[in-house]
Amino acid sequence: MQDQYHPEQIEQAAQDYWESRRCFEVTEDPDKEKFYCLSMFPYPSGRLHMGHVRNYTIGDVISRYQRMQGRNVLQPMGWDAFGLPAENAAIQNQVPPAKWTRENIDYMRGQLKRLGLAYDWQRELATCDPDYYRWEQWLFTRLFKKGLVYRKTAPVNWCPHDLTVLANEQVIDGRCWRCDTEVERKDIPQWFMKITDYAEELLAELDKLDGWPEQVRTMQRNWIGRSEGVEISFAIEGSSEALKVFTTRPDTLMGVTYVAVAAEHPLARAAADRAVNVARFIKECQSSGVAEATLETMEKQGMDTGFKAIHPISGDKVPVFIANFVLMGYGEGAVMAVPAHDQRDWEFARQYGLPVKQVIAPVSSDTEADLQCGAFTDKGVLIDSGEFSGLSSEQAFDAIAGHLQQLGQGGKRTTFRLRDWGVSRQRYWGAPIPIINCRHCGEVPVPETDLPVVLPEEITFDGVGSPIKKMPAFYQTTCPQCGGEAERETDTFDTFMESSWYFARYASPGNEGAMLDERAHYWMPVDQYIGGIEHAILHLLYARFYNKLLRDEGLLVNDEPFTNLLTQGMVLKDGAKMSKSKGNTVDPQALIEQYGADTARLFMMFAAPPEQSLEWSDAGVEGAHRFLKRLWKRVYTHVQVGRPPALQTAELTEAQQTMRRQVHETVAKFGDDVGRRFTFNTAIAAVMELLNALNRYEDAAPQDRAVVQEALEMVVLLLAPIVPHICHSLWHALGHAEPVIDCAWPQADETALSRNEIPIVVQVNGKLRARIAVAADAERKQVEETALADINVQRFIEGKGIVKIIVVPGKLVNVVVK
RNA sequence: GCGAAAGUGGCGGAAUUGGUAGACGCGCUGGAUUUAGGUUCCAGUGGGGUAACCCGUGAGAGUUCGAGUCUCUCCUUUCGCACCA
Repeated sequence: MQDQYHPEQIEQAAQDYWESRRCFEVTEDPDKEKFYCLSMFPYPSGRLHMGHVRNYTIGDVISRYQRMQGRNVLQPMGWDAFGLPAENAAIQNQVPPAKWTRENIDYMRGQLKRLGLAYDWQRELATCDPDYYRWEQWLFTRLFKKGLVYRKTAPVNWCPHDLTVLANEQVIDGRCWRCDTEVERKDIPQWFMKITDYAEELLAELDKLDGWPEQVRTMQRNWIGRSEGVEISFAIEGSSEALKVFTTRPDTLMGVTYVAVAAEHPLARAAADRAVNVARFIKECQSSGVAEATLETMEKQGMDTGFKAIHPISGDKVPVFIANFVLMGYGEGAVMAVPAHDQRDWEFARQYGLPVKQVIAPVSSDTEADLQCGAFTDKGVLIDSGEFSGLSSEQAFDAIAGHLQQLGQGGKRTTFRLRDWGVSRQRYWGAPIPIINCRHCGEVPVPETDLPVVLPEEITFDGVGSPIKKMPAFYQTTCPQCGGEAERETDTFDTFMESSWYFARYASPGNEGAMLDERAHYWMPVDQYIGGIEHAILHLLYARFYNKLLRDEGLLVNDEPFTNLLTQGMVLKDGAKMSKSKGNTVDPQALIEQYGADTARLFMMFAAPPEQSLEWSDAGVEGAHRFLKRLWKRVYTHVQVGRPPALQTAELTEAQQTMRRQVHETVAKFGDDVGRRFTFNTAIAAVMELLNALNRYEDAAPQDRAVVQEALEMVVLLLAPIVPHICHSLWHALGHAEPVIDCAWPQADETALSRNEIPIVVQVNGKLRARIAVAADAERKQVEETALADINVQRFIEGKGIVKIIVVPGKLVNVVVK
């Protein structure tokens, strides 16, 4: 046992110890500083993948580190259990989604336990559990009464062959993934949540989230997309309805040569009634999916409606086009086009032979706008713009907005790119939307006493449409208001609904009478959230929105859910993301069985910093395992000699002091790397260096052995969050009775860090020429003299004049010569 | 198309605030141990050159005493784009 490292034995023993003593179950303790560490919960797809192992190891290392800092650490785990893959599995394997999901959860829970993750399993939740989603339904009915949810028609991907709605993922190159039929856009009524009511706050509070990566904050800012512009009404010849457009460049208004509307715009429909070719074009525009990436990369196409719009200031008549790149969902579904000053308008104008009218000139007369090559999109000075000529773009913004307002044809307006959140899904495996449709009373929320609306789980699944849509026992009901015959909503919620508040529910486990209680006030907000960068926008924005909804319901007191965010990179193999479709996956189960959980954890933390992608390497795993074997061996060769005497720090030899200095430098660096920088890879590298030094270190004398004892204790304490099982065992081997998880995090001894001499590098004209040693308290002059006296430095400055000498204290001297 | 990142030896990566490029690990080469394979240990390992030195962080320019790091242009790759989670 002592000669050899047997991970399977020591890992089982450590896990039994933690579990039997309930080490990681926590309760609210007002006297202790809390730390809520959360990793994004997994979708129970069947087995853990390497991305999970990486994510959960990072979270566990942070949790265990914080525990050793003396904090009351909550680290929960649960299951994001609703979603499309369960339905696919149901079709393939003839197993109901509920059964498939729950079996996966049971299997994956076992895998997580085998990794030795310090979770409070008492708080485990699964979002498909009615006790969970009932509160989401409850909140939805509350928001309905507040006017924060509403129903409107919106487009979905529609397969005309299967007569079913498709997810974007199920549309491959514009075709249905199952029958290869070309997908169409179809408008159907759907429920929306008014996230736009919170757009200002969601945007403003990004500035306060200084614990988030700047990259994520920037992406959210751009996604919310606040822009200040002007709304303009164009009268339509022969129509009483004006055409409204929004622009951020009203200064270019006098350069408008046409306007464009979306295929779904009422004006487009009106044109279709008059001309068959327009109707045909609109149909073509709608024969694509709804994904924005698809729409934005399509070839720009348009067609003249025959309508004329009247310019609000000049009175000129300009053509109204239908364009496939104008989206009904944004703004008013119509844009004014200024080919001279917008690149897309310019290209469109070229294609359809529309005029290009320059109205903005560069500020500097040195440059000229070349409208043959492309649009001039910079701001500048207005020309050919009547009374506005000569104004700057900035002055013209206000002048034109004011003028339009006087005419009653527009005015300043702030818009957002962010759209309201469509939460309806035409799928089975999700939380039912708690609304009853009554012929007399309209949309009626399910009364609180009738919640939850339970999703029937004993169903047969044929894959064409949701089973509950064909189940009268589910949808036939009575109206809560008038008692008449009514039908339930058969759509279910977007699964982002469940993942938008689970973090708060972990802090109020088991409450059957309320969504959240005061325990959530103790734990929230999450101090550290960890998950994939792919969630940078959607999940993290919806969670922030939900947190504010819960706050405004009086259920939470914090404004933001996640104080600090760590976005982990992907796990790659052969340079590509590990995925079943690419066939380059490595099963963590096999890794753990062969090497143990500690090796898996160590490799994950050592191979790359957490925010970067991680390249899988079998050889790298071997290396991690070798290090643990060396560590095991080093501890046992030490303890087998017997207990060393107490360390006498005042009486150490120079060699002993040097060894001890490296120990404490490592303690300082490791603490900074793990606690502040999250660069676990460099922390581990420092400990590897220390262990290499310890292996070379002669430890014959008793005080040598005392130095080594201290060094090994430090190594075990430092590594305990990363490789907790081996450290649990080695800590006892080093003579300690208490478990290492209850130890305080080690601090570097300042006196051990002090040096008499400091190495300095000397450059001549920025090139390294010498290394010198100077006294730690040396004056600048003395450092310069020592540097100039160096023989190699002399060689390079000989016969040249010294221009200046730059001294970076404690680091470097640069002699500039000419 | 729009938005956000990344690019450093044979490979993963290090260089934290503009200050020693390549820490640490893998791989490779040589040696020791071993019947052998494996394990373990020791030494070496960016390129060129006998050496002194010179070159070197995707490409090109710029700022600076000094640039992997800052600025600009370009190239390549990855992620997200609202119904995958």
